[in-house]
Amino acid sequence: MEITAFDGHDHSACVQHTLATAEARCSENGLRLTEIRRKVLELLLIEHKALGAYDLLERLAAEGWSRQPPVVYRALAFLTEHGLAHKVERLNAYIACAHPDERHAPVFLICTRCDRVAEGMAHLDTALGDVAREAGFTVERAALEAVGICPACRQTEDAA
Amino acid sequence: MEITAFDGHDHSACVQHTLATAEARCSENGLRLTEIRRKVLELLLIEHKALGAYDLLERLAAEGWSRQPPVVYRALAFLTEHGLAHKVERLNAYIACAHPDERHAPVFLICTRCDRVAEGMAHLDTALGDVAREAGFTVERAALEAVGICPACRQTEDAA
DNA sequence: CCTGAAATGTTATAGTATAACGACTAGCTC
DNA sequence: GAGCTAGTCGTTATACTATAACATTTCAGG
Repeated sequence: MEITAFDGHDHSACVQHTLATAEARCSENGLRLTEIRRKVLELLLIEHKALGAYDLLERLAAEGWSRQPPVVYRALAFLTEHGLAHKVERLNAYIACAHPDERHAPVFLICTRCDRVAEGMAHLDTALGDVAREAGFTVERAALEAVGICPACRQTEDAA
Repeated sequence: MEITAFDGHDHSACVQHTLATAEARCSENGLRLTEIRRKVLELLLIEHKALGAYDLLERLAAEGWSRQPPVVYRALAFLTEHGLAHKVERLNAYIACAHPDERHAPVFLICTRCDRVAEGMAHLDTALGDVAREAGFTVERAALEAVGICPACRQTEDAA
């Protein structure tokens, strides 16, 4: 698995590629990636970090959309329902899915210094399987959120 | 590990025992389990499920406390900081810690039918270790939240 | 075209959480 | 025990997050 959020990488290509993938996925599955949904996904991809709903709303308003909350919440509902974005519960914020091609339970590494978020994929069957099985619980979806310090911030801190 | 939330068990004894443990822990560590903090913990233990902050506030008000949000949020901050309770991010709700004696990363099994929540402990070093190590990320705290169906609700559903 | 389902625009409101500040209290030191 | 200090509590106000509800428009399929 690649985790690119804390690395430098060719970002504009990464945005374009993911948007293209999302479009392909939607048309395959009869989903409509409407203008605003696409725009919200693009904003999330460009920022490459978790954004609050009202942050997104500001950016949409700056490009001529209405500033009403449902505008952005509906787009986010679509994107999260279809695995194109995730909500980072801990931050009340939303982030483009970094691995939209694969069914996975997201793992978020949330840096408390710079607020950047990296998304990995966990083998939750392993981590969760025993607990859930013992409880007789049927898991539908799961997410793991870890807070800590990303490599860049750690370096800065160690140097100080 | 025991997961009791979905089982019947001797609840009043479980409440008393956990409260006693919490008191011991606090006095060992020079923490002040004040009246309101103790009361909030007791309410969480008695309900044995995740409660919203404003639910708790209602119950406190019913027993004579002020109905101002900071009253309950401050108690919850204390309890969560010291490992006596957790926030279930997915529900914006709070629950007494089921394993206050052991350092652990909580695993919540959240039933979408009955809203009950069971807390287990995961070996997150295993689940998270590879992901975090690969990213160079230093984990401070982590929690896993899984939504699905608890055994009781599953039975009801299968029968139908 | 027509139609039904989905998506959008808009108003209003519900639900969750914290900032800020003054008053009080507990525990410490002298 | 007087005074100091850090922590706690009471209160007001406000910020932040999210959804209900309903009218209108758009779109794909018949």
